Parts: sequence; structure tokens; C-alpha cells
Amino acid sequence: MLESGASGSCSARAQRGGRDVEPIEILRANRRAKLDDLRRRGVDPFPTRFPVDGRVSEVAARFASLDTAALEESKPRVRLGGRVTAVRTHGKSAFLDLSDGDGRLQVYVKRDVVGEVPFALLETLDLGDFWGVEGELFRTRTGELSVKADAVTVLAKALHPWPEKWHGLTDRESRARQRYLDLATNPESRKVFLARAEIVRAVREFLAGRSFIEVETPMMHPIPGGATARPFVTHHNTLDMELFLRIAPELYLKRLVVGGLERVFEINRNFRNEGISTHHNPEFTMLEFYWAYASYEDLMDLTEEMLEGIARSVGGGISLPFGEMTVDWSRPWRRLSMRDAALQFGALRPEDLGERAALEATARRLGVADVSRLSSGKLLAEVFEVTAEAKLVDPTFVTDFPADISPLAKRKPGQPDLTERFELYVGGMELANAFTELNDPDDQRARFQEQVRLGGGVVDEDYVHALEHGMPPTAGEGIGIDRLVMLLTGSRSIRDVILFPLLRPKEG
RNA sequence: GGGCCGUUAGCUCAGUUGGCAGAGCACCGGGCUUUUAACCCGAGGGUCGGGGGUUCGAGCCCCCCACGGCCCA
Repeated sequence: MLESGASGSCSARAQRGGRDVEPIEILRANRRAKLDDLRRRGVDPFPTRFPVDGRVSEVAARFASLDTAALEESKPRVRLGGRVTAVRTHGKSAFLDLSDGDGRLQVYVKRDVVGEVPFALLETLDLGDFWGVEGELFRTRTGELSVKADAVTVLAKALHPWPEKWHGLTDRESRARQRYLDLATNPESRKVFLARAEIVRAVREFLAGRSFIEVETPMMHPIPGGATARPFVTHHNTLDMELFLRIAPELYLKRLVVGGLERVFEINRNFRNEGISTHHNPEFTMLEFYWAYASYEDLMDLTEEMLEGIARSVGGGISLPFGEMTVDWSRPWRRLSMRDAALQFGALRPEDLGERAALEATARRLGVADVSRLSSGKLLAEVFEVTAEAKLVDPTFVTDFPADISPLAKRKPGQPDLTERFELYVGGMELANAFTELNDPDDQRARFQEQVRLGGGVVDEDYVHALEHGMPPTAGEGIGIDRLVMLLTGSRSIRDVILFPLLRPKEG
């Protein structure tokens, strides 16, 4: 074979250099040796540019309908770049699979056609390398659309071994740590993240179509507010001040409503310094939107319309699998109060949720911890969580949240212990949280103070000061984007829908 | 935080009762000018997650630790 002297001279291809050499290092050394080999041949293994006619999958699709005879007649020329994901050599010819992630196209490299020196480049080729090819399209004997290469170009050398071709990378930890390999070898993973991009785009389009404008508010807050969660703390050197990564954008978005931005939304990261699970990542993406002159009932209608539409367009249907469950997204969705949900799914009698003593007893019986220290509203919420949450598979609005666990929500007229608030549950998970916003600054200050008295939160005077300038009746909602993507892609773990989920660093 | 399961070659996985560490793919050498999970011949590759213990002998049994997965809180 051509240049066999060159390949044979690669000392790194010796099987094992010394006793201390790791096996993986030998595989890497083989690729390094090929890199050196290319340079010795005067070939740049990392050239700067390679204009192409289109993406591999697009070109493959464009000519998919042409049969052998049609191709023979028109002999379309193409110039393409892609990752080499399979090589089948046949002595003086070879077949390569050129991939772009969305698809592949076969390349036929024949020594008589491409020439001896370019053909010898195959000696330096490894799976995972990027190559450019140029030639005519034809169909092989078995009918596969292929490029008969008359020129090949090394575009980038890959220096690490490529994952196995049948199974790809399956180890869940490796897939998250080396997401690039997961994406490159597992089409299902790629599909999830393409769906995620579509979902976010669909949300933006839906809201923009209703005159909501997108804004960005601070990620670093002097006071962590808008939710109850432990924040991450950081420090600004020049100002010498403590700052908190935001746990929610809520209080800033409502300042914007005060300022006359009557329909606003933000899609951005929140950070909560709490546990990690299949449903929780310390940083997660939240959609929050605020709608002046609307109420929480309007939000329910809007949410149904938005999510049912996205389920159809992105999820691919109105009935979608989620683990062992099947979620039916078709409207209208069930609406029931937190109290009724607990009664219904917990097989409780109304008196079990009656006065304080009965409520405590019920909660304790259901295994709720620290019962005596919790407010009555919190107790009801705990009972609801234990009895009902996991059973709410089809989208369900749970309404009438107790006021003492809803410090930013407006009280229900005539029922001051309850608020105009709902949470949306789907697939046994909390997906959204929404309410008619509290715009009475005095009540807001009192609610903040009550939270402080109960041992949580801070009175955000600057926010109350904003409310004192007048905020119109407004409804606001937050939707967890990661969980929405989970539900619409059938992903059971939040780690499967976040490109780079937080992982403990590996030792060494 | 608790319980269960997992960690063996670059990747995907076997490994029997405690008795020489295995396969496929990848890699290396040879052959092959329409193959496609290409094929044929040959060779190499292991700190069995880490540490300790039991044993004549440990991938396998016991203890501790790390990381991950699932379930529960």
C-alpha cells in the first residue's frame, strides 16, 4: 500500500511502549501518530475553512427521490463536510459514512477515481474525524445514495477513541459529563434537546402573539425574594456587598408592571441551593409572565391553550407517554381546590381537615414531620402533597391555596384565608404556579412581616415602595421549562433535559 | 437524609460453587475496487471504582469510602 513505510514508521503504533502506559493511552497515541503522519505528508489536519453545498442530511434528502438512472443522467456534483462515523475498506476502495447529526450520507472512495495520494489519507482516518468530500452522486448496487469522491480533505482530526457504534454511549453519568459524545452518538438524546429548543421557541411565539414582551431582569439580587428557597450566595468585590443568585424573578417583573409594561415575560435561570433529584437541578429554567387586568382564572385558560398547543405541535400528539403514565393534554383540564384534592385522593372526611387539632392529627397520621411547628395552611399543603400530588397525571389545576403559604397572592374575596392561586400538576409533578398578584402595598408589607415572624424571608421594602406607586390588577405565572420538556419528551429525569446538569466533580 | 441496585478493556456487556480475566465493537498487522452492524486471517490490550479484611487462593464473601442509577423522605 502507498506510503506503507510512513505508517509503518509510526513508533507510537507499537503495541505497548512501556509497563506504565495505560491501554487508553495506546489508543490515543495511535491517533496522535496519525496526526503527525498527516503533517509529515504536508496535510494540515485542522484547516481553516471548507465551503459546502449544504448540510449532509439536507443534501441527502434533496436527492433522495432520484433513482439510479436519473442520477446517471444528471450526475449532480456535491461538496460536503461531516463527521466520519463508519469506515468499510475494501483494499483499493472504501465506503465512509459521513454524518451531520441529523443524518448521514455514504461516500465511496475509489483509488482509481480519487487518486493515489488522496486515497492514502485513509491510512490516517479514524472514526470521529471530520472529512470533506467532493464528487458525483450515484446509487450503489444495493441502491444507496452515495458520493463518488474525486477529492477528499481532512477537516479535523479526533484524538480520542469513538464510542461503540451500535449502542453509543449509554452510561448515564458519562452521557451527562460528556454531553457532546451523547449528542453525537445517541439520536434520542439529540431529539430531546431539539424538542427543548422548539418548546422554548413555541412559548415565545405564543406569548409574543398575545402582545407579551420579553425582558431580562437581574440574576444577582441584594435580597433573595419571590419564592421560599435557600439561595446561593456570592460577593461583589468593588461594592463589597453580598449578593444572591436569584431564586425567582417575580418581584422585578412586577416592578415592570408598575412601570407600565403590562404584559411581560422572562425565560431564564433560577438558582435554588437545595437538593438534587430526578425532578430538581440547582439551576433550572423558568418562564414567568405577568398580565395586567387579568386574573388567575384567565391564566388557567391561557395556560391550557398554550400547553395543549405545544403538546400537539412539539410533543406530536395530545396523549403522550411519561414513564408508566400517559398524559392526556386535551382541554379543558380538571380544576379542583387543594382541600378537595386532599379529600378526594386521601380518602379523608371533611372533618379530618377541620380545626387545627384535627388537621394536625391527619397530617401526623400521614407521616408529615414537625407537624406542631407548621402553619395551618402549610399543614393542608403537606396533606395535599402526600395524598394527591403523585396521582395528578392529566393536567390538573389545584386552586384555593391558603394565604399563609401564599405571601404574594391576592386574597379571595369573602375568604381572606384563601388566595386566588393555583398550581398546575401534570404527570405527578408541579409544573406551574400562578396567582392574581397582591397589589395592596400595606397587605404586602404585612405578609412579608408575617413571613419574617415565621422565620423565613425578608421584607423587601424597595418592592413594597414600587407597589405604593400603584400596580394594576395583574395575574402572574411561572412554568418550569425543564419539567415541561420532560413531560413532552417522555424524559423521566431532569438530567436528561438539561445539557449540562450539575454533577459532583470526579476525583483526580 | 434512608433503602435497593450498579461500577470488569476506549465503548457495550458476560463472568458458574471462591480456583489461569472473557466476548463483540474499536485499535494494530495482513487480504479484499459497489460495501453498509461489510467480510476473511492474525496479533495486542485489564490497578475487575478506591481502601481494608477473611482465605492456601477474592472480579466473586465481609467492612469502609467515592461516584452513579432507581425508589422513598
